[in-house]
Amino acid sequence: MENSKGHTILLVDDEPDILEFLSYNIRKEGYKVFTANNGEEGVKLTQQLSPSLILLDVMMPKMDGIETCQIIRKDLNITQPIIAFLTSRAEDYAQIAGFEAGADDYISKPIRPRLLLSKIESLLRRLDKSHGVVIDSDINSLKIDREKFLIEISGKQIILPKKEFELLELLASRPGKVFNREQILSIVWGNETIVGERTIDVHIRKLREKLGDEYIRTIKGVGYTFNEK
Amino acid sequence: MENSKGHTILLVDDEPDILEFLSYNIRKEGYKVFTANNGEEGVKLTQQLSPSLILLDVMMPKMDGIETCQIIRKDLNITQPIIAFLTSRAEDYAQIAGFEAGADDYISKPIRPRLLLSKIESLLRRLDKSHGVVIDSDINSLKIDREKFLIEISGKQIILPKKEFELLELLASRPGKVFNREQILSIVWGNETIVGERTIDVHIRKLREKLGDEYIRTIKGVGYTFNEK
DNA sequence: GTTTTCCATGATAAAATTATAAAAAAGGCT
DNA sequence: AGCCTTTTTTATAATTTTATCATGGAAAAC
Repeated sequence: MENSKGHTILLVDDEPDILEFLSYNIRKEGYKVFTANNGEEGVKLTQQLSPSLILLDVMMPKMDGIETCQIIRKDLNITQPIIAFLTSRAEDYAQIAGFEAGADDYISKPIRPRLLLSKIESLLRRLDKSHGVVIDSDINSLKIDREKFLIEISGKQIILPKKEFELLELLASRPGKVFNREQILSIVWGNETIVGERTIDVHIRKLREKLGDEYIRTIKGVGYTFNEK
Repeated sequence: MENSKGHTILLVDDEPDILEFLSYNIRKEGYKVFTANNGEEGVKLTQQLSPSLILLDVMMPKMDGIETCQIIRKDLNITQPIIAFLTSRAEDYAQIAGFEAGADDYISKPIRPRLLLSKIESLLRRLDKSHGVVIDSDINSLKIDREKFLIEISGKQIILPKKEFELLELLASRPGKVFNREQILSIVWGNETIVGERTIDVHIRKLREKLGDEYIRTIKGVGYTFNEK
């Protein structure tokens, strides 16, 4: 298994000097580094490389970082890579817009190599940890592999659509804990999106159809829970 | 001034801008707000302030939110404050680990002030209702698990409907204290709702059916109490 | 000892909540 | 464009929870 340093990092900035400075420092730590001079190139490379992390300059001519981020997240619907913005203090107004576009973090200029690297490590640590959920018990065994978007239930492998997968993953992450609808909505759907009252039910039903009824239990008036035993 | 707004809230985020944005909005509502720039500081302030609520950014350099949460909950064994994570949608892989670390809820970015405040209120309301009750004595042992919405009575686990659960939780929160009908109504049912005279009796009866008669005692003309021993 | 008040109980009605099916809408893919 | 999949909405059924009511009995007041 690749270690934490085996990740691919994509840098997008219109300043060649900054690109060089960053790539030198990051590459030194053992990461695979690729660079793009503008947003378009950044998008293209993202599709080709599927990097673990994208460092994106906010201020760029033509297509700025926020647009680029939006295209990657919303248009291409690529959620795997972590996207962090490079921004100078004066640009902090961009932060709110940035998060809405799907940014994970901000790194403000001037950039200190030490701090940058520790941020990169912390951002990537999450990725490494998140290889899946495994639940084992007497009656049911469930493996959730979020890299392959695949679950294995007592030997059978099932591919679930995104929403169903995320919903199951959430519930199974804490068997026994009751998640109420509000929590489910804000975590699986996000605070931005507004969906109707019965949407969760339908996804629960589809999960039950595919997994069997014994996994997810309804606590009426409260929420849903993944059965412990 | 000791209304529901008298609570202390601790914000932990490495981005000064976000800290300012959040603290401004929360402070405006009358809460006491403190801030920390990193996990270590967050832990330290938690020990000193014992805040009611901690809003913790997931992504932070060096020590991230999940580690911070873990230290507070597992190492220091501090269970009082409610811990909610601030996270962006794209970080959903982190959310799984978060609940295991002892998080109570997630608030996903982008954060809209209105929604944030209503979430804060609902989280604090939970605190007032006690986070979990354990009663141990010679005759009876009772565990009330709010997270799992489940009670355990001398080994047996029982799932109670919402109202019954809340009624039991109230009575058991202060064994020996006699709650009169007015108090019970205003806490379990809320001041707005008006229900008939005999409603409480019926719920008490159902609880006694499920738990046994020895737990809840009637004080005629006054109210009900949870038996101490 | 009788009256009065208050609560317990079971049956029943009402309300709230969720399940289900089917269709529409929104994306994806070739 | 056309076809397939996923997601959301809508409408209705089923279920569970909650509230009400009527009755009888026990305790308290007289």
